[in-house]
Amino acid sequence: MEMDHARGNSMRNGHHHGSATVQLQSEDQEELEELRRGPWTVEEDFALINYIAHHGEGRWNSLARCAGLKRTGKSCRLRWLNYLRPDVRRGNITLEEQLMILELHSRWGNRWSKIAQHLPGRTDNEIKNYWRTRVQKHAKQLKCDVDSKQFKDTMRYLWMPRLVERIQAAANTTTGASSSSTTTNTNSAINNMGIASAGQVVLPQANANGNLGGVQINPSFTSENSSTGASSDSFGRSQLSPVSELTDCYNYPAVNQNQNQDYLQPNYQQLGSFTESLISPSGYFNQGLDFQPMEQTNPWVAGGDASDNMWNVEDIWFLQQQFNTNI
DNA sequence: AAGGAAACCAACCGCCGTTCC
DNA sequence: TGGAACGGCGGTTGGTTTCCT
Repeated sequence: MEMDHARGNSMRNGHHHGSATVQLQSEDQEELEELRRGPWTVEEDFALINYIAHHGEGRWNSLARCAGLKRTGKSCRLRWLNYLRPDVRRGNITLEEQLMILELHSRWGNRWSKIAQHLPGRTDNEIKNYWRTRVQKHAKQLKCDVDSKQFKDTMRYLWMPRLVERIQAAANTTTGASSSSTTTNTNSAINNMGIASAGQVVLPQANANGNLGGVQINPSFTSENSSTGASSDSFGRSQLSPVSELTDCYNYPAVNQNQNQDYLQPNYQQLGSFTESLISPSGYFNQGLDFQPMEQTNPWVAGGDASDNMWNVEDIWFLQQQFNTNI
């Protein structure tokens, strides 16, 4: 556990620490304060949870001191917000959440915190990591910049409609052919977002307030929506899932208890302007691009791991041709 | 089976706006 | 009122895990 995790400027500036603690001189040099760095221990987690449970959140620097944590206030805040608070949601990003992220990112760019506000239980850090590892990976595969118009168009007119198809397929698979409430709600929401199926665009059904119905979807039908239980952290020690075990076994005050309801029902109201932007772009992908034949053998729709199979070989080849001719 | 590459993600950083004293 | 402290944000790092050859 006592590993060197000094990074960033400390590393760049040549500072090196042989352990997870760092010696900092106080302003008046009367005492040296040891500050821990690196991964949090279970004991530290409990100390932080325990303190906040009794005293609430406050000024993080003083909180860290009062809780007996040899951590910076920033570190405590980050740990709490990203992992320990009871309403943080763990587990894979669901298809609906992926769709939400893509849409909101297309609207706001790297405003991770703002995007996270629309994904209850998800942290900006998690969304940021998702974007970097999943989305940027595909831009890399296509040999184009993630900020390029081509890639953005690809997301909007290929990736996102396919996500919708998979959402619908998953809903249908889970619920059977019957028109269960989940299926109905999902399709309604998707239609209200302006996506009928891959490659198709439907008109929005905005209400008088300009919202698109505000239909809520229960994403829990996807197999990916699994909450992680006990697992190993990246340093080999057994790690308690901050939510499923660590926080569950702790007797929290009533605060936040009812928020679990929220993140089971992402609200797509905010996607009101999604539809108009789905109107055909400059025509990159309308040139004889017929989704249907592809879908028949596309595991992306058939139910594999959506997050890693956004494109099949044909897609990538086709898109690369498009990029080469448009660059 | 082993080694390398890629992916994942927790935790750090600096910057900057806000709040406090 | 101005400097210090704090909080929030986006960017980055690097250790571990998983995948691929």
